[in-house]
Amino acid sequence: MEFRLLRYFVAVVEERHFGRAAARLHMTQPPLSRAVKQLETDLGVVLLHRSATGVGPTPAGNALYAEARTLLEQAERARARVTAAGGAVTLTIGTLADSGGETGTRLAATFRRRHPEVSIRFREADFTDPTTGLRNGLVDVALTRSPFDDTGISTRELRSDPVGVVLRGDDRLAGRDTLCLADLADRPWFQLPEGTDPVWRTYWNGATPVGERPAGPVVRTVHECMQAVLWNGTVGIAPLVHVLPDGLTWVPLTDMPPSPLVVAWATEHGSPLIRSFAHIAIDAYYRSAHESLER
Amino acid sequence: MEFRLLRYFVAVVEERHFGRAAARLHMTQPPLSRAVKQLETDLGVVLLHRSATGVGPTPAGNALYAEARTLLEQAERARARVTAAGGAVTLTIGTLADSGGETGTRLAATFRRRHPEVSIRFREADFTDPTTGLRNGLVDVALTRSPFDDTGISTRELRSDPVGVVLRGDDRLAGRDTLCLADLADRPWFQLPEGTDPVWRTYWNGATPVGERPAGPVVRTVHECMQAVLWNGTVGIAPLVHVLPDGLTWVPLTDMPPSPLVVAWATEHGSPLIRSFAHIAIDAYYRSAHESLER
DNA sequence: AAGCCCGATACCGCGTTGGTATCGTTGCTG
DNA sequence: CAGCAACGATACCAACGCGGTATCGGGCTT
Repeated sequence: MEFRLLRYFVAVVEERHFGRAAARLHMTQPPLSRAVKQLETDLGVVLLHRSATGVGPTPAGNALYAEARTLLEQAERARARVTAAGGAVTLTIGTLADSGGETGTRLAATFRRRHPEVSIRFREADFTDPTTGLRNGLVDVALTRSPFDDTGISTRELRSDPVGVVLRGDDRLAGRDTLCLADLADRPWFQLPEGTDPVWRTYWNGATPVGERPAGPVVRTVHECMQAVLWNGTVGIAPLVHVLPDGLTWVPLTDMPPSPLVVAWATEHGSPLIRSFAHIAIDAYYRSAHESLER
Repeated sequence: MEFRLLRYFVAVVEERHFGRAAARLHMTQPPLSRAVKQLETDLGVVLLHRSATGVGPTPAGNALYAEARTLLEQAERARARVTAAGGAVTLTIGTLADSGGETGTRLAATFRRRHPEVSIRFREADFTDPTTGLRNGLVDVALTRSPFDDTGISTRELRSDPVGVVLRGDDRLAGRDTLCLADLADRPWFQLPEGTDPVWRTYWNGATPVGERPAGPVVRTVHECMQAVLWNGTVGIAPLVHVLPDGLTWVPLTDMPPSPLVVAWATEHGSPLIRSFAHIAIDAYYRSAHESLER
């Protein structure tokens, strides 16, 4: 029973779908199937019941899910305590699903040049937590999206991305330059579960077409949303997408407010290193805006 | 940060010696060195300060040691809860260092033939806990040695092993057929730390030659004791040793009471499976005694 | 009945793990 | 002080495990 397998299992349970879980873990589905089976044989217990529509946890699977969550979190805290005890200087950057993951690595590179002694770690958070762990100290600085409940959190806007939908190339709407929410009223849609940040939730659930509840199944994460696009031919809402698999197109939505990418940190924990990272981030976008002006 | 590395690190810290830790982990020293270094680079912290005489934890190492201990124990409990929730039938056999480990596998083989649906796990306990985890439920049935405080624990004696010392072949005492404790009065000796089962502790510390405190460094575990033999040319006390590396001999001690190998279980948890294992164990020794009579 | 989506399986290349052999360094000892 | 012995580190190697691609079998859907 290794942490790797626990991480995998948690992802599968949360996504209720091997393929989506694999996407979330940045891997493919077959090794994930094998890993879960390995965990099952190791424990001598069936953890998931598989069906053609997806997977669900057995009672033992539910038990392991709870245990694994606490174990993984405790491990993360343990790591933080140990590195602190060792006087190691670490900056943990939280990203939202993979929104900002690409920019995160880019900013981290320049940060590393400026502070070679600091080791950098990434933590990719669920789409249900826009703070990516700022509030409970799992993350020092976050690259996330507004708006969310920012009491006690300082944010600086880096850029503002238009929100659009991802469509298969053969979709009847794929040729359009722009779309509005009403065009998509009959499609499966994604909706955040209860208990998430209310500001955040109303913003994204406000994306539900024509004020109605989603017509299709409720989709919970951006990963899932992306995968819904990839495999169901249905739509997903997403900010500007950088790399898009073949056969997919991205079409902006005219009636969704743009989604700002921000750098955020817990105000009371604002250390020089965090300030430095924030400045690097802002400078990068200031300069890029500047350069784009010069061009 | 995987459980494997945490287990390794804990062993090294407890043994304060890479070689002994490797022996305890049933592996060799170089991969262990590498694994610890891997953990250090992963955390970005120096965990141990190395010297020619051994190793010791840094502050960060101490922090990680505490964290790792709790994480590993929680993982063990989590496993137990999950398998219980899944209705899996598991028998966990505790062994004492590797006393009875070899007999344990032998008995487990026949047990598995009789109960194919039961999955068997081993847990090798520190020499400081003669119950190998019976009291806190980590183990269902133990192969251990008497005497220890057996309130609430049922035991059945399997066989009684003479206690002797392991010597290098070139030791001046290696040729002797028997030895007594006085012959070894000036050697490093092993002694159990405070806090261990008092009955158990007085038994083994009673092995201290001529009633004196040990002349040499205090050695804490059987592994360490065995390794002291292997690498220091000093003596270790040990029950009958089955496989002995080349160049070593085992000489019985005349003035140590024999050490009984017993099968033990928590009386209140005595399930049919545990009884079955105990019977298999007793039968095996009854038959082997019987066969040896016939020969 | 056909098509599709999902998880399972087969197979493969590569990285990691654990092994053996050996080295450099450091205390100890005669 | 020189020799030695013990410790951890390093070099190198074989084998296994992990993640990848390609494909299959089996339920739902239409």
